Amino acid sequence: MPTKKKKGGADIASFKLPELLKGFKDVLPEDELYWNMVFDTARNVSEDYSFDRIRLPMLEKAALFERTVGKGTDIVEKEMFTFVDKGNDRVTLRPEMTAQMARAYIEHGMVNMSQPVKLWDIGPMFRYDKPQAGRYRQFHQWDLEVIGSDDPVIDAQVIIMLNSFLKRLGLKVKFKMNSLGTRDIREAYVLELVAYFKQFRKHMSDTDKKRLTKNPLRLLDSKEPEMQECKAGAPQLIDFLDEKARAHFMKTLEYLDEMEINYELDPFLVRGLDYYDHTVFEIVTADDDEEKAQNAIGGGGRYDSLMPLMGAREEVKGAIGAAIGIERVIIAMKEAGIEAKKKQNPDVFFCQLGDAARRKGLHVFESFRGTGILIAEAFGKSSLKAQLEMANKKKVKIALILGQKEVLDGTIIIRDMETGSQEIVPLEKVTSFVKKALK
RNA sequence: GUGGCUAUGGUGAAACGGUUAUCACGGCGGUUUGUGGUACCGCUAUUACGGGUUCGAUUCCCGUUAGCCACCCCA
Repeated sequence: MPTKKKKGGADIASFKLPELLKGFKDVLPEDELYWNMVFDTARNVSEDYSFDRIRLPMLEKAALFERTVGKGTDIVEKEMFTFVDKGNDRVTLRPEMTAQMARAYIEHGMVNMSQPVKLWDIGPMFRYDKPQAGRYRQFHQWDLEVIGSDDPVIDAQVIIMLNSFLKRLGLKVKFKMNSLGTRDIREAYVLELVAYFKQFRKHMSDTDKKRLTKNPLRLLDSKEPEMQECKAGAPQLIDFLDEKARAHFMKTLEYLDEMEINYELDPFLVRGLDYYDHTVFEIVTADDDEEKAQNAIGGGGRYDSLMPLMGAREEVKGAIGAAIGIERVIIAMKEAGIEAKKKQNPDVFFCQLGDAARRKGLHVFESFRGTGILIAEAFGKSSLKAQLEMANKKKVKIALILGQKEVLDGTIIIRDMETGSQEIVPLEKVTSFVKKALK
């Protein structure tokens, strides 16, 4: 913790400098260009595919996530920011958006809208994790949900859409695909899986042993070196799919082939939230051969059985959703050497000398509003030298100089910053003269 | 929650255990107060915190805290 001792302060021996909460980040102005670009692209893509914006709150009843994400999951078990508010409600800062989307759909009777309902939102999520590269306690997601259809073409469309988004940002990505079937299928499969893995029990790490009893599916995800061999011989969920589930998955993949989406099957892909059925996927950057730690920049899947579980009417056929991690997208962009569009440079810099000029100058500065000319200033500085220095640093084409003399004469100096030549023009016509000079 | 590494100014770095902790960049101010890009000058750090070893600690040791990285999990 950075501490500073106050110079010569007899009373205060030391005091703590203010600092960020662990795992939280300020997005500094230097990164704003990236954030803008990603947010703008997310909005544009959402609109291109006729998704409607919904703005969800950051706080919900804790039970919403506990029920949907799953009691046994890490997210619920140890990563939620849950607390009791003044009204004695247990509330949670959202760790993800899907549950909220489903809640909003049901609560606002969206079953009465034309189906499927396509919604999007973007904003901060909270997970009480140990911070690490690309992982923060507050992070941002762009979230898409399509509720009210179980057609595999929807699965494909969501993926096509994500692909389009990432392509627009200049990223090359790969989709890892798998199908988790239905709840019944998974139950049957897990029995086999546990039976298979039990023979390797002695060689397993403690975490893997825990997984064997608690969440056997996650064993497939294990990165322990000894597990890789065992995994290779493990029964695969794909082989347990019934005809319907298999057809759904195959159809989805067909559409992806049709659109030449870069994907690969990953029979070991299982996701850390309980509500998924059928199609699940994760997005990784394509040129990464090595499995890096936090390489997933997004993911999602279908959650048909969640809707009735939450109380949706039977006619709600199914739903699928996806989320992209904004921070990870930006990290990937930087790694790929993609530069964000530069902010527009100001064309003009306004300099003032003396109090009268400063007062008049406030008006002059305002007169540029709506002209389309970007003008910068440094009213806080008084020496002309310092102001021109700044004008130079900002790389403006022309500087305006208003001094005592000019105020009295009703004129202003237009200085060409490249050639150094100056022109004295009437103050009332300054904007039109500047417009001319910029041509 | 488990493990590894690191901690010097706004930033990046330097300093065999021995003077007022060095350099660069940035920032602010100045070079007789009305003219930029160059130059010069000044200011910009009780070396994360606490303790120990020592005549002497930025340097060695311990603890705390924080950061980074990996596991777990995920975005």
